[in-house]
Amino acid sequence: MGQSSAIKPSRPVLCLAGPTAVGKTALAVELVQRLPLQIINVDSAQIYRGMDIGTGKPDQATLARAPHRLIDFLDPAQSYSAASFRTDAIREITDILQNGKIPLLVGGTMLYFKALRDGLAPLPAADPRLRQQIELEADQIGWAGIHRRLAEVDPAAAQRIHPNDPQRLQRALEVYLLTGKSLSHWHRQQGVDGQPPFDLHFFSIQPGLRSVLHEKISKRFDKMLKAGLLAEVEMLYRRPDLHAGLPALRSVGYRQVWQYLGGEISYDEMRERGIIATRQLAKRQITWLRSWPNLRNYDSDNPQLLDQVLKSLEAAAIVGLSG
RNA sequence: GCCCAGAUAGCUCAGUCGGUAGAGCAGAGGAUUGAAAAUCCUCGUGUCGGUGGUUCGAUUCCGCCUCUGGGCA
Repeated sequence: MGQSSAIKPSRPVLCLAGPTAVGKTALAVELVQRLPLQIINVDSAQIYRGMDIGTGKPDQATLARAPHRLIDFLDPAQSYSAASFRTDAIREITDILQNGKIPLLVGGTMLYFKALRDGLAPLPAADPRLRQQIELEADQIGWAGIHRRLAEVDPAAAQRIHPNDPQRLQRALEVYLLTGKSLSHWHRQQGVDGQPPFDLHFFSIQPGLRSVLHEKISKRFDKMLKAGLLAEVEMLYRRPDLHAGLPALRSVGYRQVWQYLGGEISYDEMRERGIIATRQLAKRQITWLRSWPNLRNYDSDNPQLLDQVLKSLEAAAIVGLSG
């Protein structure tokens, strides 16, 4: 965005973000049918195979009309990461540009967008065995104990990370144990050279009223239930290699249905909590968006939304008009 | 109709031996570097059902009324 230099050739990449349930996919499908675009998915749940209904993944017919990359390619037993996304996305973007098309990244996983835009520090990948070790230790001394331990090797990180935040404490200690240097040290190594040579153009769609979003969310969750969400999760539930602790199954909707299938909560509670979790997800996404630099936002409820976005893209000369 | 138990934050409830009240959830705001649809932080004034009485003072005690459960008829 702002870092375009005079010599850098124009390599436009469109990024469409927004909270869940506002119609990002629908808009993207319309755009891709009118402009020389190719879609890349930026949704950390839609990457998983066998998780279709609950992730709001476009159906087969839609995917045939508007092909998506980085969607539906990973087994739910696997975990993915912002770093993997960045690598994969750069590869796909480059490929699309080489074919003379413009990439359209669509999704609500804001950390992925950020990783693509700003790059990441040169950190080691997650180490499942070490993480398990740290968890065992946390069982003994508590996460507050892990926090104290982190404070000895990485005071800056310990100050930044709250003692109640197990995920970040674990990661910070993991990085230290893996590399012998602190997470903070590695963060300092991160330079601007990590930024990819693309012109990222961010725009978002958001509803004017929060209440409208909430209404859409509960309706959509009921629609998912009607469409067979229970059966979909049951299929995963039956697999002996899957469990509630996996990233895929901690995602909104799946977690609650999983608990229902395990007899932990009633059907009504499952529905209620699923809807609540979706609302809370949307809120976090909106928080990201509020401070996102150079973001053009459009009202998702405006009937002229498509025309507005098309005009805006033309005006910005982002897309060489051809159709 | 009678008896009993309730009526307190949007919801579920705690509490005040009489000095106008606080948890969980929801909601709002924020953080966010290999789990991110994750993980975490901050934010709690509401005719304490209505009305009379006792009292310096009532959400708290007493009477009546209304409503909601449950029981007996």
